[in-house]
Amino acid sequence: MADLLTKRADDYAQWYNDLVLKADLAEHSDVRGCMVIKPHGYSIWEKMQGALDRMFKDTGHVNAYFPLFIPKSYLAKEASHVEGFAKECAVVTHYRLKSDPVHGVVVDPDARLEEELIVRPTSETIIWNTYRGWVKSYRDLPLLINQWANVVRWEMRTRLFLRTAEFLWQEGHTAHATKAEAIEESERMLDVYATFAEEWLAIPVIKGIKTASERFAGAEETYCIEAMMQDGKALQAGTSHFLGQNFAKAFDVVFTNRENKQEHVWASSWGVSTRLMGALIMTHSDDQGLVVPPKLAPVQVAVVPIAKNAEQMEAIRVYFAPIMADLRGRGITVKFDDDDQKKPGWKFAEYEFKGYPVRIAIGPRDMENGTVEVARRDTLEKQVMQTVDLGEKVEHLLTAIQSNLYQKALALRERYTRVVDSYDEFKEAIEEGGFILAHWDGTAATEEKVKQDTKATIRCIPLNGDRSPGRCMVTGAPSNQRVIFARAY
RNA sequence: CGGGGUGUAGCGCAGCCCGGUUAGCGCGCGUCGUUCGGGACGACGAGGUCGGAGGUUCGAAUCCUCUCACCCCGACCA
Repeated sequence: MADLLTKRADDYAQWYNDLVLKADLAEHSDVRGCMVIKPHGYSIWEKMQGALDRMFKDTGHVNAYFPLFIPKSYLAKEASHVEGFAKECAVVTHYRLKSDPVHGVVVDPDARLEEELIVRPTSETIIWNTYRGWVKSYRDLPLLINQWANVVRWEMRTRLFLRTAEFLWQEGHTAHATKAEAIEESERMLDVYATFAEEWLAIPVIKGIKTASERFAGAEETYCIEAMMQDGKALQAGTSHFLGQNFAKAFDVVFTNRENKQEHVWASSWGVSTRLMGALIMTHSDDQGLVVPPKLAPVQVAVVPIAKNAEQMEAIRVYFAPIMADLRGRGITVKFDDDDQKKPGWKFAEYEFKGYPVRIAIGPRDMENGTVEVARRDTLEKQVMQTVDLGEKVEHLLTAIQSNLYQKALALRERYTRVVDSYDEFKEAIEEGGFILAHWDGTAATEEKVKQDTKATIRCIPLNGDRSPGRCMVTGAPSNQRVIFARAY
């Protein structure tokens, strides 16, 4: 059993691809680079959305929705922004088809758009163009808006969840009266992401600032949370940007301040995407299949009755009914799998593969003994438990699994984080993967040289890192603090 | 956009080099029966434009030309 899946040690990338497909999370569509997110995968995404949305609301944000299409001219209004996205935009040029005897339908050449439309790669431009009409006075600020949407970036090479041409995300776009407030907002949302990653995804993250070369096109400062996958590679799990007045200036968004003076507003934007699904999968899953933290599991407890016939099935249902009610009363999601077409062994393997956090098996022996068999997905341990107080025990078990997954991920990150001081040492260390803390002279040239030499990039300048100064490992020039180098997704 | 690879049943593959008549195998699927505490077994059965278009040939999954799609590795990117 379980040779359905490539082993992580044999081929990590292949393991990931196999897992996404075989655990029914997503599949490739007929459209190149675009995926179909299947119910099991989408259900996890919905849980993420739910938790994040509550956190956004709790920090004063509201949701809205802006158009999928952006007039081409808008994109051009902010110079570095257009430069950042121009190479990967899908463009709508026509608005009509006509039937054709040979090809079925063809684009109607008479239906060319006056101004071509860009399928949004991100929505700053259309949103700031709209905000112009909404902001007149400091009394209209701050504007704290989020949208859940799809965006399109025409990527050369795609991977399910990690990089697809179309993906789902949320993008927050806020407007503020002062620079300090906008920066505070960027930092607040970075904290929200970090909390979400650690408490829900059970992924430890490092909060940091991107270097100029990794910065969002159009931002003054880009903040990020960086996570480490099981193969030691880094994955950016969320970003938050302080946009300064760049978009306000480009779209002429001004307000009257308390001194009755006209001023451009200050902005932030922040987002996380379905890429988090990739992060979740690569952080916790194993050679037996998917592992999902209880807080995000579509169903937390799978109950497998072991029955020879319909009467036994019914007896088990009755036996388990009060426990089921207790579990549900505690807010635990439970599936009682009474499908008589599948054997128990098949179900065990299936629930394991799909990452159900807890599985409870009940057979005739259990009914005699007043027990059930409880298996936890994270450690694959099984134990027989008395049904007395089972609801409470399962509740604790789910909490324990959530916390164990986080601790395991944290332990892995710590094991693969190293401090180096010389470039030779660095080159050796980077081959083994993981995060490398090293001094950097702050120049793009050095960063680029390291990238050319080793394929590693600066993932971030950590916000909470060791601030002791030193000398750049490459040039020997003075450095304020160590930064994180890694190979990244 | 460069390099490599793959397209044959829902999925995974064999057959192709060396052309030959009803195109196979495993899994899955359907019916029936026996099973049911870690992916059960038997019997019977359904399911195919061999990616597409041209060509060579008496005859093409197989040979030739063109083409499309996808996957993997690089460059680019969340």
